[in-house]
Order: sequence, then structure tokens, then C-alpha cells
Amino acid sequence: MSNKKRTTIKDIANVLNISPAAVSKAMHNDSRISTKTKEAVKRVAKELNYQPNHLASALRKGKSNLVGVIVPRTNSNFFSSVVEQMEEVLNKAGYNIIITQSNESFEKECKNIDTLLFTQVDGIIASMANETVDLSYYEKIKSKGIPLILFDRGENDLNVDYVGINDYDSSHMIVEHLIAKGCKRIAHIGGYRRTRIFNNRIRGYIDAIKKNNLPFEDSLLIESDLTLEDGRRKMIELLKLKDRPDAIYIASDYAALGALQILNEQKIKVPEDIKLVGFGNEPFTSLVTPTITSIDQHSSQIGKLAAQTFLERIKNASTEQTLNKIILDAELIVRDSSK
Amino acid sequence: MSNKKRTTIKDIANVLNISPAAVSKAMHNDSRISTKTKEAVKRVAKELNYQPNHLASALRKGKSNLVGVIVPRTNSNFFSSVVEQMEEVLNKAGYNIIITQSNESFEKECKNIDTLLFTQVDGIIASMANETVDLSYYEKIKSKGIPLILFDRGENDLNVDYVGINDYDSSHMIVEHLIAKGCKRIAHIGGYRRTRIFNNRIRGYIDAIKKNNLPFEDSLLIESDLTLEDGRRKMIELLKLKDRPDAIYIASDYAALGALQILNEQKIKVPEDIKLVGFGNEPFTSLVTPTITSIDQHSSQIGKLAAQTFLERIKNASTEQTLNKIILDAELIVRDSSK
DNA sequence: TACTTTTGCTTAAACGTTTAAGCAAATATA
DNA sequence: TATATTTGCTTAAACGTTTAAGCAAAAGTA
Repeated sequence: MSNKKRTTIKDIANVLNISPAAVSKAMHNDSRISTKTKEAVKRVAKELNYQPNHLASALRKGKSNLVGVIVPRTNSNFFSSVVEQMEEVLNKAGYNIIITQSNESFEKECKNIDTLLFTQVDGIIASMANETVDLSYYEKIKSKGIPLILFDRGENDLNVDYVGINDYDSSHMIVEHLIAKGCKRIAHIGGYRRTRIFNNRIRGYIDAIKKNNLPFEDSLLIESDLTLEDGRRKMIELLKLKDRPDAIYIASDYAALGALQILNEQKIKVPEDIKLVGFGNEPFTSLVTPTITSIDQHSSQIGKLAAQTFLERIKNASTEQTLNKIILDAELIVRDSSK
Repeated sequence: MSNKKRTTIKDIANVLNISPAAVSKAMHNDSRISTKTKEAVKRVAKELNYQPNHLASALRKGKSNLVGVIVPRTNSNFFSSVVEQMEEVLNKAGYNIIITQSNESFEKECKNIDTLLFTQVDGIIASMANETVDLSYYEKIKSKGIPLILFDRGENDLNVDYVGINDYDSSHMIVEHLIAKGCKRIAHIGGYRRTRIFNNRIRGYIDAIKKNNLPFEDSLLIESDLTLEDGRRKMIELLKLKDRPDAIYIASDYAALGALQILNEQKIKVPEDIKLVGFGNEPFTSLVTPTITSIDQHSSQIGKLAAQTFLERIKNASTEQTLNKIILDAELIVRDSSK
């Protein structure tokens, strides 16, 4: 039943007794082709159910109109929403996207980069895995002259476009919010210092504490991998302190949820005894009891801007890639856990 | 700094003074090329940092080694986990995947199909949007002779491979579990009847109720779009009944969470007053209070099997596509909400 | 020694487009 | 009317592979 042979530009040319070149030009509305011919070509194309062969045109034109996207995981609301917006913008500009997940693994990330390069993508938009320290694979992308845009998890050293929120200021917002609520001993469960965004959150926390003349103690600042499980562990650690904190700012909603579970289990009242603030505004923050105060990262804005930045890069392919940061202000969403 | 020109097979051929054809064959370990030449080719390839041009080989061979994946959304744990496993299996077989999201929209799904066909994918693995009734776009895939594999949300009428769980039996498991816990009036908030999987869950619910000689009442069976918000609305409806149910089985964890919120807000004790069972085993079911009993759909198994089914189809390209269902047994995860 | 077979390559065409170059006819300009 | 410009196409090459067909030299066989 299925017409084994695809119809090509040549088939259309034969029907109309013109050259394949004329057909190609007609399809692209070339000004040197008469309207009459254009109409005829489009009519026959429809009749024969013609679908252009993307591979052939990509090969000839030297561009695939594909953009590779690398994210740590798609199952967080932040990343899936970022990707959704990217798709929106890029599809409109005639690009399609290939999504790959690194699962926070450096090794997988390298494989993904190779895969994308092999697939001849026209650009790569990525958010780095937590594990990643060695930047050589990202340098490889740059050395091939393929535009690279980073978002959320970036690295200054790569000297490429970056879109993200102001992590340093976000920490200030959180600390000052907690102070306004009367907190005096604010702890921070942060991410790994070597990850830029988490380092910024930590610096913001420390500076905000000092600026407001609160005690800064090493025991109140804990490094974590920010998974739910580690949030539980680190919360238990904090509760062991002789002088307990009255508020905890946690650099991820998942870890914050873990911490909240421990507090609930130990019948410590939130927010009465201890106030809690997370980061990321994941949907579950408004679903659990009590609801968790968090920072919204404007995921759709980030996706949109990253995509637009890529399109700009493509347009001005001549200009050298440089460190070009787009930093958005985040928004504090106050919920029950800090009221 | 960046070597503008990519190295091609021709460059390698020039260095070694052999033909491009010989280089190509050497790279593919053709038996008619001497080991000496093969080694030389591979050495020079490495030296010149050769990366094969995927577009060219895809064009020539008539296959892209790309598989398109269509999911309603990537941000549920189920779909992201399914996709992760697919990637695992397909990458090993030399395929890469392009992920697209339909956002449960029929229109977006059609666009995605066009996009994937345009990108010349070698196959499509899809889970249908809730909205989708018109199957013509899926027929289009079939008519082009491109393998189509459906998972989770499928349609018998398409007569293609399908991988999913046994929804009918799952409903039986749930109803019988609730009966064992002493429930006598079990309500069901189900999905739309026209969606096959939800219809099966509804049929399973009805049959299990009747089989166990419980009263089946129309008022206890409610159709819903299964979002969190609608879960709240439908729960409120159920609570208005003069004769309240003592257990509620909800065909999605999200809607179950909405229902739980209402019960918590109205101080109705779960599981003491009303028992609750969800569907999907989303991570948050074990995070909320009380934790929610749910059905695990073996997402990684489904991803793996769907990918393998595709590979089988490719291998036996000759055979006509037929309705070929792989049905897995789901697993009931009992948590606090039904204890 | 004379043949067949195997080995190790080369040649050339093909995949389906796009595009630079060119050319004849139609139209505009002087 | 003669010349310049524009219009509407065609020709042919190119993008980087793969592969069928072929051929000479080497190795095997009788």
C-alpha cells in the first residue's frame, strides 16, 4: 500500500517539464521564478505529497537546523519548562531541538556532546552537570566554531553566552526576608562550592548575614549534594547543634523537602519553631504541608532568552564568542514555611 | 584559531595517497582492505581529528539513525524515566533520539509529527496526548512506512506495536486491596472514557466492584481531566454525597494529591475516615502527608521494551505492522493513605 | 606452466538538495 | 533602432558519504 519511493524535487520537475533547480527555487520563492511557475510547482508538490529531504538540504547548505540541548534531567519542572520555551522560540525560527539528559554525570555529558556534534547540530544550549569540572568537551564545541550557550549551570571560564538568575542577590532576598520575620540564627544548606551558582548563593548568604550583623558560624553553613536524602541527613546534623538555628535556607527545593520531613517527623513546628526557605519553586513546594517558601527562577524567561541568544549568535556568526551574561532577578515566593 | 574546514574522508585519502572509497571501507572494517591500510587510515583520522559527517552518510544510506519520541510532557517522573531507558537502549544500537513534547495538545502533537518526519527519523515512539481522537497524523507515519511504536497511551485502531501496563487488572488490584482493608463504598475518579487506558481502568473498577458484590452507583464514578485542580473539584463533589464513600481510587497521582489536599483542609482523616489510592507512583506520593498508596507502572521496563520493539521492527522491516501488544503487570505500592 | 580465486584497491555513480554561472528572450532605456 | 537591463529559466557542480562494478596483482590450484 505504501508508496515505497519518496517524491523528490526531480519528480516535480519531470511533471512540469522544468529543471529541478527551478523547482527548488520556486519552493523558496526565488524572485527570478515567475509566479505562474511557482504556483504550478506548489500545486504539483501538494498533489505528489512532496516532503523535502532535510538531510540533503542540510548537507548541501552545511547546516542542519538542529539545536542540541543538554540538561541534567528533564523531570524537574525548571528544566522541562525551560526546554518548552526554547522549543517555542526555536521552532518559529525553523530550528528543531534534540534534548539529551546528562543525569548529572560528567561521563554521560561528554557522550551527549559527542552525539550532538556527530549529529551536526548548528548549536548547543546546555546546563552543566554538577559533577563537571573538566571543561575540555565544552572547549571542543567552541573549537569547532559551533555556538554554545549555557544557562543556569554555567562557567565563566568558557567565555560564552550565559543566561541565569542572580544567585547572589537571591540569597540576600532570602536572608533579609527571614530577618524581617524575626530570625536571628539563620543556617544555610548549600550546594557544592565548586559549582558557580551554588558558590554564589553561599557568598550571598555569608555577605547578607554579615551585612545585617548576625553571627556567622561555620557550623551553620553546610555543603550538600542537595538531594532529598541529603537534605534529611543535613537537617539531622543541624538539629544536633547545642544552639539550634531558628531558620534554614536550603539551596534546593528537593533538599528542603527532605529537611521538612525530618522537622515534621520530630514534631518541630514550621514555621513557629524553625522557618524554612527552599530554592527553585518546584510545584510540590505548594503541595506539601506546610507549603514551602521558595525562589522562582523564571524558567520560561530563561528558556526564551537562551534560545534568542542562540539565534543572535547564528545571525552574527562572524563575531568571536565572548563572556556575555544575561542575569535575571529572581522572585521570592513567600509561603507558610516562613510566615 | 578554529580550523574552519572540517576534515573529510577525502583529506585522509590525500594524505595516504589512496582513494576516498578505500578510506570509507577502512573505517568500516571492510574485509577487502588490508590491516595495514586500516591502521594507517585510523591513525591519520585521529591525527586530523576526523569526525564523520552524519548527514552525508545518512543521505547516502537512506537512514538517519534518529528516533523521534513524542511524550505529553517530560516533567513527570514516568515519562522522563521511560525516555531515559529508551536512550540507553537506542544509543547502544547506534541511534540517537529526538524528544518532543505535545503538552497534551492535539495540535502540538501534529506539529511534532511533521517535524519528526521532516527530520527523517527512522522511527517514532509515542505516547498520545489526552486530546487526540483523530488518528490521521499517526496514519501518515504508517503510510510512509516508518515504524511506529506506542506506549502507555495507545490506540488499538492504529494496529501498531504497543507497550503498556495492564490497566484493567490494576484496577482489580486496587479495589481488592481496599476491600481487604474493610472498605464498602469505593468511589473512582477516572480519566476520560475515550482514552483507552482510562477506559480500561474504569472497566476494571466496575467489574471488580460487581465481582465482589459491592454496590455500584453512578454517583461514585466520576470522569475528570485528572489534573491536581480537577482532583480538588471532584473530591468536593464526592464529599457532598449524602452517603459518603469510605475509599477513593483516583486514576492519577496528581488528581489524588488534589483530593488529599481537600481532605486535609476539611480535617477528614486519611486513612481513618476515607482511604485513598492514586496511580503512577510519582515521587511526591511518598513525600506528602499522609503518603499515598499508588500503582507503579514500571517506567524503565516500558522504555526499554519500547526501544527494543523498535529495533526489532527495523531488523524485520519486511513484515507488515500489526497490533502487537506487550502488557506488563503493574505493582501496587501500599502507603499510609490506605493502611 | 596455465588457470582460477582471492586480495586490495580504484572508478564512478548515487543520495536529494542548493547555488553559482550562464544564456536566451523579453523588456526597458537612450 | 541599438544597446542595456531584467526576467526566467537551465546547466553543472557541489555537499561528504557509500557502494556496485571492475581491474590488476598476488596467491592458490591443477
